Amino acid sequence: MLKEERHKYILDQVHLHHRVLLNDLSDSLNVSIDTVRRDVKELDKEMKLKKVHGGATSFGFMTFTKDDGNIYLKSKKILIAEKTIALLSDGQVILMSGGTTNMEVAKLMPEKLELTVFTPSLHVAMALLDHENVEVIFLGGKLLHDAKFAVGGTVVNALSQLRVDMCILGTGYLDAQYGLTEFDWEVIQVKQAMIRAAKKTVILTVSDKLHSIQKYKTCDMTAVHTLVTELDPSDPLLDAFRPFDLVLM
Amino acid sequence: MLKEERHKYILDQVHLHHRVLLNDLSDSLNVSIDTVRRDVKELDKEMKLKKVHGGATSFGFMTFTKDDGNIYLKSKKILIAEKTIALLSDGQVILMSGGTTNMEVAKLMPEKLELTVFTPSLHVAMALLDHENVEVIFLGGKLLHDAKFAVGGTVVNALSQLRVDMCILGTGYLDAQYGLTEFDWEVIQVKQAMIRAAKKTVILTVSDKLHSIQKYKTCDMTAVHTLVTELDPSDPLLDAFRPFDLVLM
DNA sequence: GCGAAAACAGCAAAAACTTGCAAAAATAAT
DNA sequence: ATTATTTTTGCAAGTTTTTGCTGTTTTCGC
Repeated sequence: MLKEERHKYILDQVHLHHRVLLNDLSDSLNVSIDTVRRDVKELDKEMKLKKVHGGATSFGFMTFTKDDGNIYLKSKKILIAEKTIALLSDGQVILMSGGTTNMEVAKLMPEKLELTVFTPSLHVAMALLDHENVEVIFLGGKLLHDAKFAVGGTVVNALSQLRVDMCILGTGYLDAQYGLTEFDWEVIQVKQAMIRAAKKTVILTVSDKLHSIQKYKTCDMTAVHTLVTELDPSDPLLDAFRPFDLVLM
Repeated sequence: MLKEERHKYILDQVHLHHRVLLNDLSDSLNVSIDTVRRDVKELDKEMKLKKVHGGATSFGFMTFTKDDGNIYLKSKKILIAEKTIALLSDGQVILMSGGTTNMEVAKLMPEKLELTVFTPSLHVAMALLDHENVEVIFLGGKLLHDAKFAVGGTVVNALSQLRVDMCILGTGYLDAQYGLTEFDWEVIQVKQAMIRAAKKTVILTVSDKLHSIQKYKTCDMTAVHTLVTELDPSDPLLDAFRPFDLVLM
């Protein structure tokens, strides 16, 4: 394995998890701890990361921003958000789930766009409230501590009384065969209700999550109308999804 | 676990709750109390927080001396929040409105207190979600852009189906004669519904807002069970409220 | 004041870091 | 193709840092 490859891997890990342990790196790269130590020392000297006792951290680590410091991943999400926003138009009533990709959509939304947005996500609601022309309606219910997302009968019930133009579902795990999956049963219930309440279902996902499967199933690919990734629509990575009757963006 | 991670966690906790106990930190970080002690000592030396007997506080937390309006007002609110928290006990189901004083209550809530809290305030909900033992249920509805507060029929309707132990109303404007008043009609509707849904109504207000009146009326003083201010209950400024059948704190 | 809780100091084991060095690999030169 | 040179890598010995534990001293609430 080339040194350059190791360096890239290390930086990816640091950006993804905000921190790495030298032991883990040595383990997954199949090189001695000394080599990893030297690699990290170099990257530290190049100011690409911060070396600390026992491992390394990303630079933004100590800041209190909610963003993950992964600039690669972030720029992918911004790409996706921009494509998604192109689907929106004045006067629409839409549903938005949670997740970091949807957060980017909420943040990047044009100031003059007039929308009505229903959402069960605290963070998305908060971000949308910065836009004067967006009417935000929170779908109340029991909040999940980690995801800051409302779940339960109240949410599902409120959704059953809606018929909106579009439903934008962030992340989740996607596979052409198994469809959309999640690891939280309560979240599934809400997302299914969101899909039922919308005329069109738009899925946002970074290509990393294509072909990954979780425990519980939200819906089949047939329920999806539009799939937005950061890739070019003609990318071969998306071939598996072409048989379905959906728009790739 | 990396030392830097512990430091970040500690600082997050301090900023979030204004103070932390070394015991709690040692517990949630799964390290000995000595390690936490050393961590806090370092952070104190770096002026990132203030070490105190048994724990640490954020800077500005105990600065009652500063006559700079803001900090002074803030510590008044912290005083009120502490008195309010003394009213709470495990297993209670309560309602909390929005406002900065209620935010302090949410932040300073003891980590082990087991509560169920209904709230139409985004900020309060967010702050409460950091407490593992608090179940947070958001009262969904149309969100006000400035107050980040849910209003409208959905909220009032959901409240009409509740019967909770206590309702904690932040600020508002208070006058012995005219009772509780507000400047936003939609907020009134929600607060009235909150009062109806609770067995006891607790009003939090800094003494500056006593004897001030706004356009719309939420309720009479007779509907109030407890009035919490930063003043000593025997303070003559509170004399006007003594004729009513309420507890002064 | 008194007793309990917290802070401190010193110590020892474990983990992590440094340094020097030699083998291995890659690159350059003949 | 072979040799020489440089770089990279792994190892071992020694040093430093970290961490939990032991008493002892200090602090705080009553």
